[in-house]
Amino acid sequence: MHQQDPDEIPLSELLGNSGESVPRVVSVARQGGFGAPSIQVAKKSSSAALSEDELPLALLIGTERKKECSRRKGKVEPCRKAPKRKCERMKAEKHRKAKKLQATSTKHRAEDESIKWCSLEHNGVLFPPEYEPHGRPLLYDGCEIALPPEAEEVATFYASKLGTVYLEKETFRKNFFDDFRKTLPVDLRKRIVKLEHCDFSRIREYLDELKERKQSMPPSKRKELREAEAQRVAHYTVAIVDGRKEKVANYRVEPPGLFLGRGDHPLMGRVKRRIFPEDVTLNLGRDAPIPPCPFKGHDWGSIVHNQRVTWLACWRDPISDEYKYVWLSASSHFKAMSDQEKFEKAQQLSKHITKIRNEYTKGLESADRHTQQRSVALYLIDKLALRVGNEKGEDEADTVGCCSLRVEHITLQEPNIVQLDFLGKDSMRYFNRVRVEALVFHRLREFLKGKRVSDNVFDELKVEELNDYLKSLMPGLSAKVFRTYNASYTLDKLLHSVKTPGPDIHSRLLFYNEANKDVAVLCNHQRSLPKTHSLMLERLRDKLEESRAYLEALKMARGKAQASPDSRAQVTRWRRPVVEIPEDCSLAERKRIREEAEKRPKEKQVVNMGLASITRGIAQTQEKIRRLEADLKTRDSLATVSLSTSKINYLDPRITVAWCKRHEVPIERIFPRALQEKFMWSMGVSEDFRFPISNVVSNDPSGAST
DNA sequence: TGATTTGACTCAGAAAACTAGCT
DNA sequence: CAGCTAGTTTTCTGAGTCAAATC
Repeated sequence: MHQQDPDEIPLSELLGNSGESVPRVVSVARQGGFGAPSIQVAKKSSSAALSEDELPLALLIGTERKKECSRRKGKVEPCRKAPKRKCERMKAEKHRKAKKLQATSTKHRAEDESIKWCSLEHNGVLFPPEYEPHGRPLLYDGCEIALPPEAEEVATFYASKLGTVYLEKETFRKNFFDDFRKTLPVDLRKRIVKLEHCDFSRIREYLDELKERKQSMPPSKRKELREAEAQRVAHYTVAIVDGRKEKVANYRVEPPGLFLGRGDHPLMGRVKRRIFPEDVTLNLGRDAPIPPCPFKGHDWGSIVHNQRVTWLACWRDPISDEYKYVWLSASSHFKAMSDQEKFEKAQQLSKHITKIRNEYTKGLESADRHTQQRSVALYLIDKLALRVGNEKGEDEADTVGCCSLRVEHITLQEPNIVQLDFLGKDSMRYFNRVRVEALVFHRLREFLKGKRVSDNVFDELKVEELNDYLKSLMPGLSAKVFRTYNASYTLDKLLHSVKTPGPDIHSRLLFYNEANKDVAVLCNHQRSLPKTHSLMLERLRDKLEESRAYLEALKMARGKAQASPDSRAQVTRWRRPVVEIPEDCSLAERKRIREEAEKRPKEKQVVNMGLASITRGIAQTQEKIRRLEADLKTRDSLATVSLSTSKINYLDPRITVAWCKRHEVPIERIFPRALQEKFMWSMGVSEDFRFPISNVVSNDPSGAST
């Protein structure tokens, strides 16, 4: 579908929260009749108008009849406000792509278009509550300005971001202010022209008050509210698929707000408008009752019965204009099946991997530039677990993957070291220096020759071509299978590298996490440093220091005690003085006092101890020191690594389950409840399970980094 | 294009760590 | 002085969220 130029959107539509200004479906025609599927073709609001060939596939599949009825009604509305350039560009693009799709991927589609369910029942989606105006003014040049509800809501979105890094970004502020002004009535729009003159602090105060009120709520009251909320939403949390009761993952419609985005996103700060029932398409069984629309005077955008997909509802994201879907949870049958297929495919790859590696190694020698590029790209994908790197649009952050690498991202260092430095998915930095095959190095040097920094390294390679090629090597193979394969292969190998991974559960878990960490590093799964990380490390070091000093003092005292007639001796210990915190001060105040206290000098304490106590103290302190040292080490090395992503997406759970069985580690120590449910299908695996290992010895991805 | 998977970040609540008071 | 308990604070975990990839 087209994306409207924001300037073309009437402001009432941009926001559309309060009832009056929303364009809505006037009536919903229910066709049907004798044995016919009941199909609704809703009249769309202008912003959602679809010409027939723009209808989502979902609306067209297997429904000759539907075409008929929409034609009969002649209700295909043209775009009321034809959004120019963008609309046309996107249409042309779509035609091109649609043709291509038809030509190239019939097989893929045939597989994709299998029937996924026979009966499907659910209760629709849960909308966020209506906006409730608070009446706090905006200050403009110091003057109070009462905003109408739509504008107030947007101003409040902004106020909630005060003090975050978003506001330091020019793009964010500009996008916000442009959209904000569109919500203002004409007179105010004339007056409010500079963001720098806007003061949102009164609104912020209101938000802080709300927060404070919420936080000071007694736990009992909190619990009560939580339970009431659970009851309110219970209706939406389950669906019935082919008679099975399944959990719905994201039954909540995304609330309006400011679009944040990741990295340097050109649309950050834009207002993400509210979604209404008219925007939403529900997918239901033909016999399933249609859930009543929760808003009076509104109705669902459309109802479809598409058995070839697994989503329950969809709408278009107002920012990207892409579809958002409501899915079943990860523990559902659908998801479990595709998860199993995914790991099945990865195991398949291990049977072909030798052949494939030989293939692309041979390809490096080819005289054909295209084959060379394809081979080098595949080498990097396989060896470094890079993502394939599709093309990106102008309205997205500038991030890259393998095929979209530019000259500026690669530095070559004789004789054979390649340095990669680029922003990947989610604008996460990928930085790695690796030793590569001589020929790969040579080819890369050729690819870079004579190009500008902003040129593509793989200028003669398209992602589709690479994937088509992979399909020819093994059915269903695509670039991401290499990530799954290499991640699982690595974990399996590491977990089998040691017979007895530790005397107790604690050390075995440490061992597992270490292996998990290697995979996470391979996949470049990062997390941001927790705010207090350095402070925490400092405290740990301080404690370590203190314990070491205490140990020395104890040892010295032991000698003295042994020599003394009464077997006693003085032990000196340095500690920070205990602070008194007044009972009736606020949380913030307490925190401040605590922080103050940490700066105070340590005080000397002298205790008279018996020999037995001293000896015990020594053992305890030594143990404590060991613990602190280990802690310090793991925390530091795990600080910026995220283990969960690979656990959830890349590691065949059977590897973990088998390891747990072999080493008597309860599975819940590694898989939290949700993951246990997601991976239920893997729990029965035998303890001898191996993730198939290829007979190729070279190219071990876990050893790729230098 | 549309469907589906992957990914980092947030925040609430749980768990761990710490402290004071008592025996 | 050690050990226990209860209360408090700090840290960690993980479920939820929604953006951003793939194919």
